[in-house]
Amino acid sequence: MPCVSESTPVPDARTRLATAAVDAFAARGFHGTTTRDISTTAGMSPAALYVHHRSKEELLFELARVGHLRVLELVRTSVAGIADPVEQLGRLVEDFVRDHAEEHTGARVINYELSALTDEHLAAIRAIRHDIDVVVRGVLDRGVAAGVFSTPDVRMTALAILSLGIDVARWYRDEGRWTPDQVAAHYRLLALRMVGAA
Amino acid sequence: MPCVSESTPVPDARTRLATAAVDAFAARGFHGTTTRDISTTAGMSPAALYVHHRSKEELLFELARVGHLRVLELVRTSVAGIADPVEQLGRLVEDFVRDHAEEHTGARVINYELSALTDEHLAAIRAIRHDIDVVVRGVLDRGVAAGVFSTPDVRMTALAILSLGIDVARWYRDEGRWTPDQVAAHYRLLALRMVGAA
DNA sequence: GCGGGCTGACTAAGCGCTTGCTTACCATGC
DNA sequence: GCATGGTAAGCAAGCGCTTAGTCAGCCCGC
Repeated sequence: MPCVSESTPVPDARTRLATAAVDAFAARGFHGTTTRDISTTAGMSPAALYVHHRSKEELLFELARVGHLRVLELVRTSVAGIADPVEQLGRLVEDFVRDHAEEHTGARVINYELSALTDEHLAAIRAIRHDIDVVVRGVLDRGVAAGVFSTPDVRMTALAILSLGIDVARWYRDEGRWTPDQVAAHYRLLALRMVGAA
Repeated sequence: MPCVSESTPVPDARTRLATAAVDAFAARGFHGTTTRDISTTAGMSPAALYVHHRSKEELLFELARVGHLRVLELVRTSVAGIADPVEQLGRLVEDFVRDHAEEHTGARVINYELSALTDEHLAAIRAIRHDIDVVVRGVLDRGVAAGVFSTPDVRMTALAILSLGIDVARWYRDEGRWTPDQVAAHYRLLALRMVGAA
């Protein structure tokens, strides 16, 4: 069993590097962040970064990969075990938006720093993003087929709903006007209205 | 009288620098762009940039300032001379979204590179963004007062509508599935539905 | 005693920006 | 018509510094 201390234990080096990198990339961008920023924030020498990652770009890729897989899992879980498309879309938007507000730091990195990736790594990320898109389109398709949604273009509406959620990561601030739950609830209504289901 | 040639004349140095900077900042980000990238693309030596701008950051600020003022003017023009809030919101969203699709390169810079600005310059940009926000909130307020819009939170809905339009700049591609006009028309419907007016 | 985690010292390359100077242009005086 | 003086734009070179990444060796848990 790992250390069970009363105060928060110091995470292992890999985790500390990941946390420091996410914070730095979100605040200053990939190119605005130095490897020294990351390693010293993680409490290590500059060279230690290269014990765990082959390059700064690979570190970004790892963060983006894990982050995207987490979101894909999130949206799949949101709609699982629900039959009604209205409830499916409501839950999906609520969970997606709440997550982008709560995790806006990480979400900023995985949505706005992708252009720093190599072509191969970018392609891998795009594949996961496509899978996320497929989940949303599936919900809309079923809603249209069931006659509870109406929209002139399912693809664009799916894109707009995801887009609305992603942009939460850009503007949301912890010390702001609303809690993640409040934003999530409001956006649920907006999304359902967008498909004519509210 | 300036040169009136048949083929497109070479723009003056300032304009060429601005164009090169927008393209480079949009593609690689502020910190990922070197002053040599910009000046050589503009057909000049590295030093020439400093004839026209005090620093790379001031060049970004100038681009952001002009770009934001253009958008503010755009939204004010959209709603001017219209009485009906429904038509006002429809026009505003259409114009705002079409512009963010057509000018997605410039829009990317002025929405996603602001963190590279100094505190003073960022504050100046935020002031313009506030003015844009006020225009949208005004339309929603009048629609709610007239009983043609319904929403639990005017502020958040105004933010969401702007957010939807801004994010177009992130995902829109020239060689993509839709023209700017098609996106604009669809988003007009989405926005009107969001306020319960369609 | 040994292997992975880590460091201090290092390099080659690249960065923003400056310097010293040249060129193109234009108004003015005669 | 044309020399004169002034100005702004531009360039080649390069300064001072920072960058991502390397490497020989040390430390410590097993």
